[in-house]
Amino acid sequence: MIPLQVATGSGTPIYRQIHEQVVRGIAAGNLSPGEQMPSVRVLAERLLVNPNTVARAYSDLVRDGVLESRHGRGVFVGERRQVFSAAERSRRLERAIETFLGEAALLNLGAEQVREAVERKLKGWRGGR
Amino acid sequence: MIPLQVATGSGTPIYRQIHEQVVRGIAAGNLSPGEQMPSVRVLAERLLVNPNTVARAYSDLVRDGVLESRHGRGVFVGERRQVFSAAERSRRLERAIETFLGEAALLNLGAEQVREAVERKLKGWRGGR
Amino acid sequence: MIPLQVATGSGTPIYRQIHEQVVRGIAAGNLSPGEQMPSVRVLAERLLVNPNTVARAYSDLVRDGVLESRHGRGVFVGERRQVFSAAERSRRLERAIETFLGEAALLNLGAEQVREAVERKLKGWRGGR
Amino acid sequence: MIPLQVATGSGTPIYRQIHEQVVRGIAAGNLSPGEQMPSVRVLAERLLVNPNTVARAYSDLVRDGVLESRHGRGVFVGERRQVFSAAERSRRLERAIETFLGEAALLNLGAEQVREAVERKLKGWRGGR
DNA sequence: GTGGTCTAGACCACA
DNA sequence: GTGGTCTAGACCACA
Repeated sequence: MIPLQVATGSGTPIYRQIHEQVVRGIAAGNLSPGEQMPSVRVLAERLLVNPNTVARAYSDLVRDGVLESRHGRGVFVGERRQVFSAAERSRRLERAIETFLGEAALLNLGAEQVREAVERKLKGWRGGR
Repeated sequence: MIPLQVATGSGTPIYRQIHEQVVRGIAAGNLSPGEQMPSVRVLAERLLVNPNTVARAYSDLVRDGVLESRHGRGVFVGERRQVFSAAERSRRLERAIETFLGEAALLNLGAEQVREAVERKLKGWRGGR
Repeated sequence: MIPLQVATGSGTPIYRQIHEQVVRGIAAGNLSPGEQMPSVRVLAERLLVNPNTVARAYSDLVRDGVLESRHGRGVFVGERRQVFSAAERSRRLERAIETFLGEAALLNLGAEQVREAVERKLKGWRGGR
Repeated sequence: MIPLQVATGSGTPIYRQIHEQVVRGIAAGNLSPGEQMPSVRVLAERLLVNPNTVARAYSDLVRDGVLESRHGRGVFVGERRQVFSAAERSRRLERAIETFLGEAALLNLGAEQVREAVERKLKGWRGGR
């Protein structure tokens, strides 16, 4: 079980906020493989968003190998699985770091401050879902 | 003067690429406070992009206090100053790290791999202006 | 340029028909890397389907590394790229073959007939886009 | 009598797994023409699935001429006969191959790899009934 | 003009 | 009841 929440008008699309939170929920150990997710309709009601938006997030998560959908039964947390090739992973990682460091530069941070901030967040981090 | 360039199809919107490069140009000393920026039209031609796109970047930079617009005269590099409040800075940093680590989790990366990748990128990185 | 067409009520969702035809169009050499795709609205009109449906197909193709979207400019055929891990590829291939052979069994075909039919289709096949 | 089993979460709908296994059971001689099938309720209990699901599979099998329903008596294995017309068979085969090769193209596989994979699966394959 | 997101609402497929 | 697809239509982001 995971306390999902969504901020409308935050710039990040709602369906991606859901996506991100599910991934992080798993990384943090709040969601375990095999666990059932709230149904599309239930989550939509809870978050006060349109069911289509939740369905979109779920369907993306299924494509990314994070969730599994069993028609008529529900959506479940999947087993860990390596979906992307090494090349694709490094490509996406590069892009993510660049975006991150771009923001850090904008915030006027130095390398040492970036290190510290990352280190702080990495404590308790269970990546490699 | 700064040799701006733009990569179409890089995923990052062009107006934000311009934004970032101006910020970094100032940090690197290639652009000095008080210096005049090329006009929207000139820069658009040089970069082979739509003038609207340059205008958007400039207007964001003015809003962020990085550039200053003097009516009828042109756009100039502003005096260095801290743009964001401390609270705002830490809020944005948090969000940036979380987005970044979310992608890392999706890619099944462990903490050590994240550290290494960040470290690699930080070498030679010119942080905040 | 590729003569896409869509059969409503064929059992296969429209957005996946589009997806499949684009992939095959590339495999067949009718679509080349860098080439611009018809815009979402134009294709929707041509196929007499809702723009959302085309957008869904395009967005899936982008996620699969087949197309690239440049905001405000259009959608383009991407460079070949290995998106999925070896494990994921064999997983998906297994599933695809099983589905295929299941249908063949239903049609009362023997192994030799399957071989012949596949062989016939493989002539002129430029897989490995 | 046939040892049916069902894999939830395999992607293939349960009612079609049942459908396929009955067809294969007849092909393999584990089910003989005239033989009585377990009732919907009994089979549903044995497979731990919803009775609706079994009913759906049976009704499709009856429609395809594989099973015969005798009111008040039960469901029986039909006499072997060719269900699909030649045209229908070749149409369905075409579509099945195209779907299969479409996935192979997406996975960047060449003709040789496709051949090998099909060959591997064909070993020990029991084709049409 | 081009793509992206979201909603409301209908209808289907599956269990 | 659960997920999946599609439409109509609005509005935003980007060039």
